[in-house]
Amino acid sequence: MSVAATADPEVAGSLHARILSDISEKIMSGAWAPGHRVPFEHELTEQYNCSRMTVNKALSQLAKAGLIERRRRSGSFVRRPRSQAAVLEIHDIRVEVEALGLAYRYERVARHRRRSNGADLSLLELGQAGPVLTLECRHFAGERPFAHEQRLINLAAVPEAAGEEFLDIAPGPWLIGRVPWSEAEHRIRAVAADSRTAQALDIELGAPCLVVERRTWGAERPVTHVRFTYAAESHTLVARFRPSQG
Amino acid sequence: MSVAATADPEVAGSLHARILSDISEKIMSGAWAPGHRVPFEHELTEQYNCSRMTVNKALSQLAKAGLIERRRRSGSFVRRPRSQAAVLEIHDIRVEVEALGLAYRYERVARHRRRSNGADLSLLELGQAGPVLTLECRHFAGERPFAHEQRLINLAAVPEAAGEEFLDIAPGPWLIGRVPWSEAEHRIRAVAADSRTAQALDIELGAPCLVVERRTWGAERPVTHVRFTYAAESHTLVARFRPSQG
DNA sequence: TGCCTTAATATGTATATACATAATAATTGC
DNA sequence: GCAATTATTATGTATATACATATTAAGGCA
Repeated sequence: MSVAATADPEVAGSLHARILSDISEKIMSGAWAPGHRVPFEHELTEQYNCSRMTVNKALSQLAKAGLIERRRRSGSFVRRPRSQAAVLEIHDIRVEVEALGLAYRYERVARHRRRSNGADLSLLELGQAGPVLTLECRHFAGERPFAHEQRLINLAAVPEAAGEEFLDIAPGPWLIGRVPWSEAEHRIRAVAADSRTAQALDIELGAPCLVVERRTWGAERPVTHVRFTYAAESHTLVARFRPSQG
Repeated sequence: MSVAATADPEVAGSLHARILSDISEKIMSGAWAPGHRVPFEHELTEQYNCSRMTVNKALSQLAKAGLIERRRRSGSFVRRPRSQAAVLEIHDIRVEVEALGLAYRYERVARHRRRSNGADLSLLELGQAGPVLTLECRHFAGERPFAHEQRLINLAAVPEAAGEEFLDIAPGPWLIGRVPWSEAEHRIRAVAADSRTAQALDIELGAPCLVVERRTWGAERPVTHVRFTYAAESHTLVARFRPSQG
């Protein structure tokens, strides 16, 4: 979550929010360099004329956000940032397309229900074989293909998917409606379009493409593996780093 | 920050941490779907046999982490996840190369100090012209070029860079030592290698490459713009989504 | 001067209490 | 039955107090 104070009517002006904001501003502006000792809690209670618990609340939040580190008896110190962690927002493809001011269209290319094989087990990180659904889809921006989707759904985790044709709804939003709080790992790389991809995206064989592979876990088991392929010129991912994130 | 309880000796077993962990587990497992009302604070005080402030502390953290939303008089409700926000960790290239079990080597290709032009103003989002430093570098993994770096440093923000040759130290780690808490925006896409890139990375003209462009801000002004280009087969970015992040 | 013991201190966690406030529910009057 | 008013209630924020505990500083002694 963001620690930076915003014009949020809910917390604007509350004392602990002011303390939190003042201190994070000093850190992020460089006024307090890594290693600098933040004033002791009792010093801050005098400075802000408040209780120790109010100061403690603000400092605890800064610690959780990763800006400071707290050491008993020693005090609180500005941290050196860990590896920069940029937040990459993953949107439903429809949202991405419509943000470009284009009309979105979805097309199911193929759908097969079968038993998982060795490659599937590897993609989904499954321990044992079971029923899976494979889907191949295209997402259009205006008249142009925008993304090629190749997906594997673990039917043990989402049995309902067996009864869904995915003719009119893309699997991504359908799944997020059923497994809303899931974990995911994304792998992002560049590839040269193979013949299948070239045909699906209407680009030249060997053209550069951006590939985002995502594996998703629901309640302790894998739900889906999906590979999105975008033509190089049609997609840029944006990730932002704000140092207040954990 | 992560809300999920870990085997952290610092907080393991503390009551508010247990409450936080229990509730986030129910949400992430799907036991409590979006829209579900979390028990009222007074109900949780009875359930955990503790004070309202302890419960409030845990619920406030869950709210800040984005898992629940709090409404006065109404209660707390499980939220539908916003767009999934995957955390993309950006490491120093040396760390990436060494994680591959390869030897890292850095080479400065070119360095120029000059006044910013129109393209620079655009890249750095500067309002007015000033002195800049341009750098072209290569990063090697073993004997192979791993990344091609083209950088622009705003000397108004980091005047010290004017006195640094960057012969033995890459600009990235040098800058993070001086502007530790900065904000950044990354743009990730696929491109076909142009002649400069092909030569720098020792790949074929037109080969697919992964490009990560990063613009960094220090204290309210831009610090640097950098474009890293990686050969397609040498680099995969990994981003992880854990729903406890804001 | 160095080591051991004791005292002091800053943070960690929790509870009790208080008041504020937004929102919901109940009551009253027409 | 509906609107206005009042009461109730759940969260928001803060303070006071207490005890726990890890770490640092001070003192004594050999």
